[in-house]
Amino acid sequence: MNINTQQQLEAKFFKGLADKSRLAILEALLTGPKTVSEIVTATELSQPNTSAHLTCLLECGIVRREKQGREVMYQISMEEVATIIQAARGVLKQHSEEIYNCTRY
Amino acid sequence: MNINTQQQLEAKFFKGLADKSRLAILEALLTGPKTVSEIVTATELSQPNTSAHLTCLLECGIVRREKQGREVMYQISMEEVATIIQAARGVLKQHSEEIYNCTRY
DNA sequence: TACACATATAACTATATATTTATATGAATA
DNA sequence: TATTCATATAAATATATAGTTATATGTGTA
Repeated sequence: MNINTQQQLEAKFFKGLADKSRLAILEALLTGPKTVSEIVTATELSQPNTSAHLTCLLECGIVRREKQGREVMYQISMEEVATIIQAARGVLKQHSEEIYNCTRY
Repeated sequence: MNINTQQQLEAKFFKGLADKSRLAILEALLTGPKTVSEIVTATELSQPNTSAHLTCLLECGIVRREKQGREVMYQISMEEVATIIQAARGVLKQHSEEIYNCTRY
């Protein structure tokens, strides 16, 4: 595996976190496992949109799921994610203004 | 600042890292300050593309720059970035296969 | 001053991604 | 079994972002 592929994988991992809707979902899951409905309520995203993002997070291993009757429980499966989100919050304490003003993305 | 804005800022921060070209640039800068030309050489990106990404990273406070004659030196200004990239590498040790197979983004 | 060099920007194109609306699937229950 | 509930998926649209080519800007130097 060359260095370029390694960087593509790293980029892909960060993309999992680089979306406000997915972060809202992950934040909801930081307090513990939740069903899709509970996540929909917590995040105020539409059900299909929530579902799509969850599938996305599932595929790249950030969350895992478990069927329980007709409900599906999701939970964070990558412990490091909590740490990394915390680190980002630390960065925002210092740099929120620059990031706020950044117009590129 | 409501929680939604906070999450948008977090997402914006992660977007800085969620691109293979920007990660290549940051990796080049992890070993120390470099001019744009040096970064172009190290990353094999085109000069205008490199410049655009650098402006992007500059705007959101991840790097800073300093003019030196007709050259411009860039360096990482957010120490936490190195730590966060390291954390991502740790995650990849466990989850590279899932992330590799993830087709959503 | 004219030219060469380093970097930035603009216009354009291509592509990736998020979101919505509508619908399918599968499980519980009346 | 028909219906309702929970979730997933598909199709369509909208938007955001990356990358290229061409050019502008500013600085050093012949």
